[in-house]
Amino acid sequence: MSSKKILLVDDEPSIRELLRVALEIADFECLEAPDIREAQQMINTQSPDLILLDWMLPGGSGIELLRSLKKNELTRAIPVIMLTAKTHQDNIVQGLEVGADDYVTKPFAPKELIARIKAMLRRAGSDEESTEYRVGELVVEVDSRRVFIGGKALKIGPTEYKLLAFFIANPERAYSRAQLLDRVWGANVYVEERTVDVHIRRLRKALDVGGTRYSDLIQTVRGTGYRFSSRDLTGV
Amino acid sequence: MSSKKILLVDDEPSIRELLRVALEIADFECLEAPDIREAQQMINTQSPDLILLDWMLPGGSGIELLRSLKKNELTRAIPVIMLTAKTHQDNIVQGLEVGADDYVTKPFAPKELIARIKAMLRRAGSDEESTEYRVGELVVEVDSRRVFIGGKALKIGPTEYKLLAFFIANPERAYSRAQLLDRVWGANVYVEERTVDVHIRRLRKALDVGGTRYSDLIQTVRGTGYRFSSRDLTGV
DNA sequence: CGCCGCTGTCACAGACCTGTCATATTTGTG
DNA sequence: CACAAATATGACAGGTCTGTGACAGCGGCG
Repeated sequence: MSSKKILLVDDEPSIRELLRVALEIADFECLEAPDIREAQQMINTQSPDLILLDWMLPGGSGIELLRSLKKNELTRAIPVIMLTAKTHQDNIVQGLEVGADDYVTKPFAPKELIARIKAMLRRAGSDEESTEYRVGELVVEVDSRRVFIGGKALKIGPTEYKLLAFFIANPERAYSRAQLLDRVWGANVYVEERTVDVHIRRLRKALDVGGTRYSDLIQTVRGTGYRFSSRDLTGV
Repeated sequence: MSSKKILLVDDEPSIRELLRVALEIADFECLEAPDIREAQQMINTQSPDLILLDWMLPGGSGIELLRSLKKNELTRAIPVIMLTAKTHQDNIVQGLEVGADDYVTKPFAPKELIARIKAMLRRAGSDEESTEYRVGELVVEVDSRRVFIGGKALKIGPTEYKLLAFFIANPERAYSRAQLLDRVWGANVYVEERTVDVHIRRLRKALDVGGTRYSDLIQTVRGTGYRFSSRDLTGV
């Protein structure tokens, strides 16, 4: 699960610090902005997945930012959680009216905030595609996260599944180990390149059930990396 | 679309009158209650599709009714729109926290209210059609909210029932814990993800009565979540 | 008020994965 | 054919993820 980007808009460095730590512990990527101008810029360039917006900001209250976000087609869908003092409940109502998706009153428990962020992201990111790839008897069902050969489900681990799913979606093309690490393992992972070999082997082994030779689909490209190809499925 | 039943809870006869007219023009069926007690009774006997709840009520503020509604399994799903005075915005926050789905401040335009009601119903009423699902001997009866295996009713808790009902209605597909929390527990719930595991276990246990192995329908998808599948029910 | 059924959390144990190494094999070259 | 480089394999120790049993809190109901 790739970590989500949270934009934190607050002018108090200490609060940002606190929140950043909490967010990072919860495995979110954290962007920060002390004022509206920088926030706007961050939003344009980084496209965060969710925004934590303090209500009391110098140089324009958060409501302005919120309003402009909700007015813009591109940014409207980004969930916004307001941070507000308990004593200014009017703001909450105002904020919700302008389009904030949720709010948290200060002081707040980091745990609660994290929970609400997760709940928010849960709702926002629930649109998925329904897909299924097939090569001969080999079927990769993305929805159910399963792989079949001849109707029989394969026993296959998470990494091997991701690897296969990537390959079958991007066939007939050689990928270097570095590219595979990047696209299958994800960015910012520090893993030995040779590890790819090992997972390739595991995937091949998984594809070799009962005489079928679907492991031949995974081809070694010497000096380069690997390739998934269904072209030469002739003389099996 | 058959006309929906709206329950109107307000102690002011004149306001009820006003609203009733507006609602009837919009082709809603209108139930009325002047206080909480009658409202509660109406809810039990008439099962309205939506509730308009005035905040200021004699004999108990609306928040009590709201809280008890949201606590009850049977009534939780009924959307509630609060009616509140502009000057008591604190109530709005409080109300939303307890579980109101929307609010309208007095004075309000009937037209706006109707629009919000429609929006609310649209969101709420998009589920539940089929009355019964079955997989082998396993039968989930949505109407009666019961589960049978081989004609014998299962003892199963509310959460486990909802979980099973969701799964059987959305089979052959892997769901993350977050997605399950969202679709089974509801959007505004902040619960640990691992709690899903515990309820999965309880559901599995409930499905294992007298030698049957229907718990196999609930499959673990390591690194992802869970899946309901009747596909590999071969060697049972 | 006390009993009971449900829930959400924990802590712990066990099952299952992963990333690396060291060691074979294979492939390409001169 | 011998050698060097690149890959395939088998084994492993350390982690991660899931399954479970236990438990305290909350309401509902006699």
